[in-house]
Amino acid sequence: MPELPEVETVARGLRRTILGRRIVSVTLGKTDFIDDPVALEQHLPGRQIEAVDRYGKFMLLRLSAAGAGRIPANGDATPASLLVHLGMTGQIAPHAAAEHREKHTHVCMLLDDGRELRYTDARRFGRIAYLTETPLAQELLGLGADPLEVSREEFASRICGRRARIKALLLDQRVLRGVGNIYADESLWRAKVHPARLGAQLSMQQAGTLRRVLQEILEKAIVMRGSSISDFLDADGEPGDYQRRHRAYGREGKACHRCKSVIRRGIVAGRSSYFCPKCQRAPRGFAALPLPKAKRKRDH
DNA sequence: CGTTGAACCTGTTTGC
DNA sequence: TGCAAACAGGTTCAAC
Repeated sequence: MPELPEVETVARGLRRTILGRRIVSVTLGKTDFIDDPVALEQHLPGRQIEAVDRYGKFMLLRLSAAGAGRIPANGDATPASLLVHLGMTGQIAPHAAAEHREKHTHVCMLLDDGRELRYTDARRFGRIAYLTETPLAQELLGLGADPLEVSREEFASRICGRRARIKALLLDQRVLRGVGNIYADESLWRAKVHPARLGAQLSMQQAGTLRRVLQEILEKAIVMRGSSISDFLDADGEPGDYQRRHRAYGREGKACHRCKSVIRRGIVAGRSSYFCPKCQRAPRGFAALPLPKAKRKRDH
């Protein structure tokens, strides 16, 4: 599910619903996506969720120092965070304790109001880690600029000097934090830049446009609560609406909204990439995939 | 500094 | 209809 707008949507939902709650106990299922499962069982109970932050595609549940009146037996006297990455299929939301536990629910945190904060992830590409301040800072240090905040100058400097393909740069979390396959393709379509162009091939003008449309798209997508392609639901179980605005992503074989050419697909940076062959001129030698035989299905 | 392909998993869609 | 292959919004790592 989750790129910046979807993660922001989930974070806002959690802010509304679980802020200030204290974690009573933790139950784990499969743990191969958790850095240190024992640390969760050991350090979460008794702590209060004081804030929910988003950093790129990561969510940070900020935890109080260990509960009032407790003896900090194990380093819990210091604040810490639960780092959550949703991977491809992760979902996190509060549920009534009596509610049936969805298949693939691997972390269950009982809250002090009787509800359970549950993390569900069929593919387990997500990640959960309990981190104190120093390791957390270390973790976040590797991430690039916030695409919503980055200045025109910094954006250009991170893109224009590079010989990697622009699509690879947009997806690289060390360059920009939070952009994934959907919003990369959408912003490139809007900026009329082919995904296989090299960063260094972009003019300052194009880089400026790309930054601007990326910000507009991400902001609009947040307002619309993200894109629900197959199963993304926010913390209230509501799907997002931004998929109806997609102009490139997932539209192979359909008409470009600007020029009516047929949207094509190719592999760039190892990912399916959708583009208009006319609006987004390909670099020499780039081969789009042949169009699959006409499929049914409505425009989306 | 780059790219590609495979790997990590499970579920759903597509193709013959 | 049915089964196998392809594909999925993410990240990482080895090999070149």
